[in-house]
Amino acid sequence: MEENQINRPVTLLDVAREAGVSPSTVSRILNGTAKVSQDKRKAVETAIAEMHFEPNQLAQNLKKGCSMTIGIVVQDISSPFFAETLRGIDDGLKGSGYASVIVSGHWNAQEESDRVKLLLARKVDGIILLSGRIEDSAVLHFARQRPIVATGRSIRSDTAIGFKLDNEYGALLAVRHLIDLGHRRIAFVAGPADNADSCERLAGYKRALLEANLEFDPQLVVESDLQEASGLLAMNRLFETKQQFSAVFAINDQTAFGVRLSLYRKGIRVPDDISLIGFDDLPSSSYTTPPLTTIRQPLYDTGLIATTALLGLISGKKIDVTLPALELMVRETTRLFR
Amino acid sequence: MEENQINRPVTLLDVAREAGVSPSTVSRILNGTAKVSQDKRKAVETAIAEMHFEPNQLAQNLKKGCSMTIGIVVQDISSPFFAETLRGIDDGLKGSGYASVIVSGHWNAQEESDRVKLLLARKVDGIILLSGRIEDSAVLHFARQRPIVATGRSIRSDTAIGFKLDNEYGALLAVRHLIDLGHRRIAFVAGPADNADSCERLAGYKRALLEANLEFDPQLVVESDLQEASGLLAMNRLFETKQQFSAVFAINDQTAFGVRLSLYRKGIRVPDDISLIGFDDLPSSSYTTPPLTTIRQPLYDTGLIATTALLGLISGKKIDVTLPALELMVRETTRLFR
DNA sequence: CTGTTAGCGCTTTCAA
DNA sequence: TTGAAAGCGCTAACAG
Repeated sequence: MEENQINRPVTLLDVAREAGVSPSTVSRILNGTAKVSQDKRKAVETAIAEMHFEPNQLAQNLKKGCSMTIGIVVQDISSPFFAETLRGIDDGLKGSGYASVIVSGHWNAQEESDRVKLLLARKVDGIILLSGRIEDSAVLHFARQRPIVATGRSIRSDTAIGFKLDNEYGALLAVRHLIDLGHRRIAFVAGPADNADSCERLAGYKRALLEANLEFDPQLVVESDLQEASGLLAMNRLFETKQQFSAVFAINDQTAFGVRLSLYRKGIRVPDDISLIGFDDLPSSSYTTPPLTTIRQPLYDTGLIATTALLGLISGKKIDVTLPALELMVRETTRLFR
Repeated sequence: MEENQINRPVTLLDVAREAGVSPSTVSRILNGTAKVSQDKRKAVETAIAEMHFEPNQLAQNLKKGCSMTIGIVVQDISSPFFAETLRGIDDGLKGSGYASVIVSGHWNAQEESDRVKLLLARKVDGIILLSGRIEDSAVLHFARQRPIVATGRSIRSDTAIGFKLDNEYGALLAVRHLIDLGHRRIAFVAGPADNADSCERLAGYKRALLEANLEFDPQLVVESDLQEASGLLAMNRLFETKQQFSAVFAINDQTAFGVRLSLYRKGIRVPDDISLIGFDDLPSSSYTTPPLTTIRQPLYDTGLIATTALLGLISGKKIDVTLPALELMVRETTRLFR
């Protein structure tokens, strides 16, 4: 009965002809750009409905010079860490008319930079860069073409906003909590040495130790790659060194899950024998056994706020961003020493 | 020093002028459409490099009538279930020149349909529909505008491919495993009654019971909404009914995590007191304590295969899809009864 | 091998 | 209030 779409798509010109008006009139009605008389309006609206006309966004975009699309660069599309932030972005975009194209940098500076260029070539109207390894200067450079909001960096220009959480403070909170519980020998499962977050959290770990007049023992620090598997392996390595410790601070929740499994495999109870604390507060961290004590990062809010900021930047507003603070979530993997 | 981009973007025409050739020549070099003499090629390439020219994709798209973009409809952008599939899609798209815009239907037929229309208006070249609630007929209808590959449905037309996993068989595998271990009273934490996957898995559960001459007891079936929280609640409700059972089959892994926590809270050991099996095999399921026995769904492969199929459809090929089969992953949450 | 010439479908002056 | 006309930046016949 309908379905002219199956052939040549209906264009604005078709509608104009059908309604007996000029293309400009149809356009005006579509965009509410100018007043149009009642009868013409009616005729056009009828034609649009009958012909199932949908304006071709590609053409609109070319003409208007914007694509109503923003680019998102994540590092790992399947990571729960980014997933929460993406949800925030998704909500932030709701009702804005913008769609998002998500690309993945895979924690590789070169790939990341290529992806950004790709987004730029697609004429996205703005970019959200979640973490990543490219230099701040490169971000600033790209931002001269399109506004960029970045997480995990402190940059600022007319067209770029970066914000980062206070990793050192978060780590301080975590380790302080352990110390308050009476732990003295606290292991730290760190991230890669070249990871900025990891370095800052290590600094927080050290600061907490210092505060409590505890000595920093590099033997208690092992490295992981932020994934479960490597958390498990790191923990195993630590055990091989025969170090004594009563608590573990893991660089992030996923690593903590790996640590947890390593402990389980060895028959070590959590928190009875060893206390464990993570960092991030992933949605699943409330459902581990036992539920994980951790430092809550406002993942969702980060996405939401980044989006608001970017939309602001795009419309040329002056933007201020403030993020909710990091927060200690005491659950059930930590307890008093002894 | 450079940065003419900051002003008006460089166009193909600028390059042509700079290189002293016609725009078509530049276009030909860009697209490799025809042979171009060495000297002109060199001149153009130099100009492109010097001027930092990037072709405007919007214009290319309008001209070519395709957007080099595919649309992905997920139901929940932050769900680990979709995340794995998205990773498969991402890999499937690698090197194809296509980018993807991801939208979320939130398990709501209306919203889903709106999102599809939005993608269509954006002239995506194809759509991947992951699960969802819109009618098959609606999918087929949309597929007349653009090719669609859908998961969780059995549809097929010239421009639409749907494939679904054998949920009943998967559930059969799960429950048979439990029965083989000697369990006789097996609880089933189902999904919403209107969820097709859930109904099919219930059928598999019943079939396994029947095979073993075990009676189906509706009292042993409780409902959840596929999330951790509701798995926990469902389990709590089941305990209130004082039913006896030695094993639980959860509709999916996330629900199983909730069940696991409920059990932990009650001091019930897994698998010593009660065996637990899930469905999906999320990446995190290998890292729960103990690691979850479950039915492995080829999540990543689903994404990869769907993408290959869609790309095939777009290029007008005849496509056949075969998915890896469901598989029982015996880990550590199930053991012999008693 | 290369340039000229029309557009892709829409928006937006500019005049009327 | 409305229409004619001129593009947005690129590609693809069609000649030459």
